[in-house]
Amino acid sequence: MEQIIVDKTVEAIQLLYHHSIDSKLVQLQKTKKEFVGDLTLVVFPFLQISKKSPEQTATEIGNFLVNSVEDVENYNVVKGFLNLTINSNHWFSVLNKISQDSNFGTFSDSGKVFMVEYASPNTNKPLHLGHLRNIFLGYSVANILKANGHTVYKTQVINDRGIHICKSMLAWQKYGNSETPVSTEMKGDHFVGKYYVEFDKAYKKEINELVEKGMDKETAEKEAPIFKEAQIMLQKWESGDENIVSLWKTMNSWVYEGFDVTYKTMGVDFDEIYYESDTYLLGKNYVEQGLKNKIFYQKEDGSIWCSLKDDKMDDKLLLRADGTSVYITQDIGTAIERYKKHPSLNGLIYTVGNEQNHHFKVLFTLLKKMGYNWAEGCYHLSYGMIELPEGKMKSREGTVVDADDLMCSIIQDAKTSTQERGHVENLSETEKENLYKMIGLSGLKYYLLKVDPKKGMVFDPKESIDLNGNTGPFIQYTYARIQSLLEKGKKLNYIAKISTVQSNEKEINLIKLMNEYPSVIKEAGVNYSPAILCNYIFELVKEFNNFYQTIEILREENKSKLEFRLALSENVGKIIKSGMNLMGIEMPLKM
RNA sequence: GGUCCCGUAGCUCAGCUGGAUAGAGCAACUGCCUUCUAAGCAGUAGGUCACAAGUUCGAAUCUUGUCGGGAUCACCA
Repeated sequence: MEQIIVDKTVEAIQLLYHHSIDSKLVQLQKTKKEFVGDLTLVVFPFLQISKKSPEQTATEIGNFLVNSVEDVENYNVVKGFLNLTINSNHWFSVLNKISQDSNFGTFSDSGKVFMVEYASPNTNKPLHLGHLRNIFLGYSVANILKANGHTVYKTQVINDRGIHICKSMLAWQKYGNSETPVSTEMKGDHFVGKYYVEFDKAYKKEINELVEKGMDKETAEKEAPIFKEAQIMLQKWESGDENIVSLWKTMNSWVYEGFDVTYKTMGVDFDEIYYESDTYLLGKNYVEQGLKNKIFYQKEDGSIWCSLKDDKMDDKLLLRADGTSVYITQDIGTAIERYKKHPSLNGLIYTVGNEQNHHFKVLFTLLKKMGYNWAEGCYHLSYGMIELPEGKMKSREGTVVDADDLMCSIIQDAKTSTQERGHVENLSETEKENLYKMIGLSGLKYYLLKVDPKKGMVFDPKESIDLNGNTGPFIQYTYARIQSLLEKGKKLNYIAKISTVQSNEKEINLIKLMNEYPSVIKEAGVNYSPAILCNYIFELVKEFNNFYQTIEILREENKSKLEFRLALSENVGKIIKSGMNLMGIEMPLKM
């Protein structure tokens, strides 16, 4: 429809003012609520061509469109705005098309392939609130890309080696008394995290003791015996020491068991998992190759660098003087590895916090310098940090909001408020538990996804997440109402059916909104932004609630109207569910 | 200091490829359940869109500068 009007407007300008214009000049937008009409054409850009007043130009174009486009029924002019009214038959046929398309909103195979990396946990402690935002965001973006017709590989990188895990290992060796997650009845990741904290306590104590003996703090941090021990452990791990490797495997396996539980509660999954222990040596060869090709340079001490002067950044170290790699060396290696494994990849998306903006800018620049054209397709999906009211989360100060605890408490909140309302008494216990989980998680996920990813956000753990207003449960509630309507309709032997009926404005508004769904999916995909989808669904749901509360549906006397409204509701429900599912949020039949 | 991001109602956020009188939610206040689920709906109140210039018929939106907040520029990961 929009395209037809744009084309016809170009034609109108040609005929009326003998001027051919680019269709990009034609600005067609939704008519604002306070004016009459469906679509609005902004005529200001044509004034120079028409050499007439805005009103007159708009009137002339309006006349032309009404006469030449069948579904343009009427128009009115306000200043330079030409408001067009579209025939309601057109909207009926739109609804009809939506109702017949079981995958409405999703696009057919684009032939493009993307990889989305959306988790990169360390194995020395449990997941926290920051991980939740990261993972929900990446998971949702992966789904949105799929809906856009792309093939998507979801992947995570596990930072399973390094000094951090050695710290946990060492503390466990020293103070663990051979206890295990089973013997202590602790979740594995929390268990290992406990020893990370133990290490830190002991480490701090040693530092203080050294400082008291007169050592300056910086030296003390390097000289503390337990720290040195951890470093020795890391060296042993790197040389393949059997005992250390075996301990490492055991402790990591505890962590993975814990992560699996958390991921399951979160409702996310991965197609591929990369372990840093497998990949941390990759990249060295490529750097050495780059040195030969004179893309990089070597300093006198033997360290290898890349000059980024042309890109207005400081030079970047790629290999230390002793030949060991730094973080970015690994990232170069893994990126190349991924493209080798999936040569058809069109894009590689890293869902990582904005504190690493610079890192990824450097990484992509390096890859381009090394001649990998696919680096153009690499994208850093950067998201803002979550802060507490008192500032950043600090693991050392114990202010980190734990992912498991948070999910547990919001599910508990959902349980309390669901029970207060008492709509679900006749569900079984399992169904109820499921429902509480569904509601609680929708509150959390929606809360984290509705904000533009790149913006930071403040989270107050003392205030429970709201379940009214612009929230996941509000949307679920609307969905449940629709399902209840449909079920009652069925019992009364009505079927959802679209026919040409006398329609009202609210019904047409709903169809217009539904019609936008595919373009919203597209926009959310292009911008990697579930927030765009959230806003759209919220708008749709608000519009539906307004309709629901003011228009009679099952009480309508005219059967065709009643069945039309059922069909309308059913399709609104379909879109709500589809959109929310893309964000990993499930919809209940009752709540 | 260099680079990047952000600043919209008391709070949390939309709107930003320039378009009509800047919108939601929360909190506050007023109505609405003998009628399809009140986790709802309708309404009232709340704004120098950080500030200042510039471009334009038109700026919250684009440019520049100022102020305020954050991130980063590690032989940490």
